[in-house]
Amino acid sequence: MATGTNSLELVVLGLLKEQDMHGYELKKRMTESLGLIMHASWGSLYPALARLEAKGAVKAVEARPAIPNIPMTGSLGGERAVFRLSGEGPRGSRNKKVYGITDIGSALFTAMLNNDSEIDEKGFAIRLAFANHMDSEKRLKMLRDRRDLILERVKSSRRNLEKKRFTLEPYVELVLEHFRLNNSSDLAWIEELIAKEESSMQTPETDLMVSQEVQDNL
Amino acid sequence: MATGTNSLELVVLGLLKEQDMHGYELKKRMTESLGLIMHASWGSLYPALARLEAKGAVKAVEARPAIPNIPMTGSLGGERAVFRLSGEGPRGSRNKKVYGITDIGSALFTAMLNNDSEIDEKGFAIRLAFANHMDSEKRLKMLRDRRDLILERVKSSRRNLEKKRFTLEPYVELVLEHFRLNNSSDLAWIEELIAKEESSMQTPETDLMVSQEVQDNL
DNA sequence: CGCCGATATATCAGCCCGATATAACAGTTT
DNA sequence: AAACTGTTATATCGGGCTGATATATCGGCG
Repeated sequence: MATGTNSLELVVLGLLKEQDMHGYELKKRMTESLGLIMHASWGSLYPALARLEAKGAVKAVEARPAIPNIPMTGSLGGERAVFRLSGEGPRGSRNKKVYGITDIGSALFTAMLNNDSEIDEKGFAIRLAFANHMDSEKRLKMLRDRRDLILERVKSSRRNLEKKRFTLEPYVELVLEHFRLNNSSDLAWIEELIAKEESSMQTPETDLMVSQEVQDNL
Repeated sequence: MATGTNSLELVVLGLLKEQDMHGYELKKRMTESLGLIMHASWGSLYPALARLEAKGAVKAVEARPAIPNIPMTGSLGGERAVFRLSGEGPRGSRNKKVYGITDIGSALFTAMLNNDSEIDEKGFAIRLAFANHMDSEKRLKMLRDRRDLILERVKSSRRNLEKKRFTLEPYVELVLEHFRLNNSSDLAWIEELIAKEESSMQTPETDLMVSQEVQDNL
């Protein structure tokens, strides 16, 4: 069960690797920096945090108020604090639950990042976004797998449409054409990344590898 | 509840508008013609059909064996048929449940297609794929809404990154750059579609509308 | 002081995905 | 004819995601 890597958990761990944060901050940070790529809803983020906590991958750490937070209104603050902290982990003044990544979490992050079974568009983009935490061998494999998958998808679509035993609605052709272009663009981009990766991986016995590539292309 | 339009139900209705089909055929047809755009799993398709049936949007019609299916092995076929048809709608020889669209379903299809609350990438692509069933006014509105949404998204992302109070992981920038390019490409495509739509909508009093457009752009 | 918007956490129904189970049938092999 | 392999066909389940909603605190502003 749960064969594939959970993208959201991967992102949470990746962000917590940089610094401790609470849920709200995580979402803000996510949409600010990765907003074009992915988007988390409350209904997915908090359960994800709960899951990670249950696994021991993250844990609630002490409150970290951005500004010292000087209410100092006598005993009132204390009362609230007691009420709020009833039987839970440490929280901040505003009932914040600040999470930190554990060693287990770091290990899980690496494992998820290197898990090949991920295939969909979003999962690929997210893994690539954190690809500096992979070694270049894995990175290359991921890129090639993605390239092969897109190629296969496009070929399969073309095959199906050539032996078209049905009439396509006029606008369908329009949309398909655009998606095909997008795929080509993605493909070119990935090929470029592969090339860069290969050239930056040059080792002493480069000649053998190059000749291998040439042979493959004949 | 269920404010947004269910893309899968929309597609099912759209395909059933062309001809009666059973579930397996629907999925095959979907991946064959729309495979680049969307993808349905068994765990979503059959419940969707059940929902549509419950709403009265589709109903099981008589079996429609592609080839007359001549078992004719005496009473055996009859026995199986009796066993299989226990208390259900009409089915074909191989326990097929062939669905047809009803008047309610046709109305629902139109309503879903013209429902503006849809916003995500996939939903847009699918509605556009069936856009020949919309009148050109609605089509135009959908295209413009989509354009505005992408524009807003890109601007928002740029705004967030300019006041970057955080350090981006190196590969994140790479991915973001590509997504920005994709957005530009999508935008150009949509603008093109809008232009085409506008020019093919020319009516007697065109001059007024054109001058309106010009005014807007000043 | 009260109001409002931003901060902060949580839950729920409904839906989707991936996996799995079950079985009839078709074609080929043995 | 039995045994196999692959395709056709329907269905269900756990776990995860979305969009909506509820609740409450806090900072600032008039």
